[in-house]
Amino acid sequence: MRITKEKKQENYERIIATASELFRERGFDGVGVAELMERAGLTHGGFYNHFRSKEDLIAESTENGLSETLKRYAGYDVLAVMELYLAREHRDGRGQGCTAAALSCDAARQPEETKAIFAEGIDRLVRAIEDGIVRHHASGAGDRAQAITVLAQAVGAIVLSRACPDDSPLADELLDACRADCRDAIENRTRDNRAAE
Amino acid sequence: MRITKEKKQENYERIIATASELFRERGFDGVGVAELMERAGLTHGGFYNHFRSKEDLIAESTENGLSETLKRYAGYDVLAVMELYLAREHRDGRGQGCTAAALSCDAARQPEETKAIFAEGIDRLVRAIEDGIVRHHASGAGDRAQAITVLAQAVGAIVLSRACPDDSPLADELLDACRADCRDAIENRTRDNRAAE
DNA sequence: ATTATCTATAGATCTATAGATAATGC
DNA sequence: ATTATCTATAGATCTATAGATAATGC
Repeated sequence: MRITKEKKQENYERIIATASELFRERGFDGVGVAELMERAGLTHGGFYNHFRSKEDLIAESTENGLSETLKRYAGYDVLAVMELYLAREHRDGRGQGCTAAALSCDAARQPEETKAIFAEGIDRLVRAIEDGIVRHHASGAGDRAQAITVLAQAVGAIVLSRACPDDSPLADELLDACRADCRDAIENRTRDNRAAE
Repeated sequence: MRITKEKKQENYERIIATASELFRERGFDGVGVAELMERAGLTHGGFYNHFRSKEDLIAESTENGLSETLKRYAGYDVLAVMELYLAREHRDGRGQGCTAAALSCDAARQPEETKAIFAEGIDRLVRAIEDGIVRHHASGAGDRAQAITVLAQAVGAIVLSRACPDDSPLADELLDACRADCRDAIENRTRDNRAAE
């Protein structure tokens, strides 16, 4: 029951998309090839027509996940991005959310090649936030250092918030405090810039 | 070859300490009971004299790891704490470092009881940082919201930095930008406070 | 008598491969 | 003829348990 090239490509993409979501929810070690393929509507053995190993899949699905994450946040005012990012919906929707927040602890334990893909994704996120800061100020130069601190704080807030139980007040407190602080940091920087001009 | 109660307690503590380190390095799913026990100098089967299940061990070793982490950072000026926390040595020594930074992504996938232990540990860390801020300002009231934002940023910086390859300039850039920003935030707050007084 | 450890193993799961099947694409 | 999928399985690993051993602690 051989299929067309187009259909094979579709299957490949479905495997990647399914893996990307399952990995974010359960980690790289929490998902087996058999279950992944079943979820993608294929059989276990077919996996190896698309990937040489699970490690290959991890690298490719991570790249895909980081790209999807970037797409969601690129092109907006930094405060709009942070409003979305530090929301309860994002925290509670791990499988659909930011790949950096869902899998960076796991990425630290992967081979160097996978970490290189991760670093590239983080760098793109930093540049997207830098653009978002410029967009907010409606003025000149970017501030890469501030973009880094905004991203680190947002990722830290989500990661810590997710480690708390469902009904934990601390989980919400983390998001709220960081959302307010980010707003402050961006607005004060605006004021400083205006004062300097 | 039965042993004394004291020796059993020692064995128990060695299992916990070994697990705490291995889990931080490889995640909860990355360490098996057999290897853990071998590293602790005992045999596989003996594990179940100390714990009902691996899940029990995860909960207990997480509690232990968070306590150890807290002990290391409690009682200092917040800037001294952040100097230690956002250091390359801390990033590169996952097994000995902050449990919240090493395992919060993994904790998000654990049962509610384990997450409750994690939340308690995070809350204690927040209060320790709040104390560190008071210590720095050498004055009155704490600022819990600021303590939360400082912790979130620091955890985010370490987690993202660890996801980068060994030679990545971005890995160091993340630590440096966040260290500088933390210093700014604390110092400015000092200035604001003085201006307001 | 109790119990902490050990050996041995059950039973489940995991990654990866071998060989059969059947439709594509030359 | 090639190849994407399928079935079946090898071989490794994982958690957990059963039963034997031998020293403690009553």
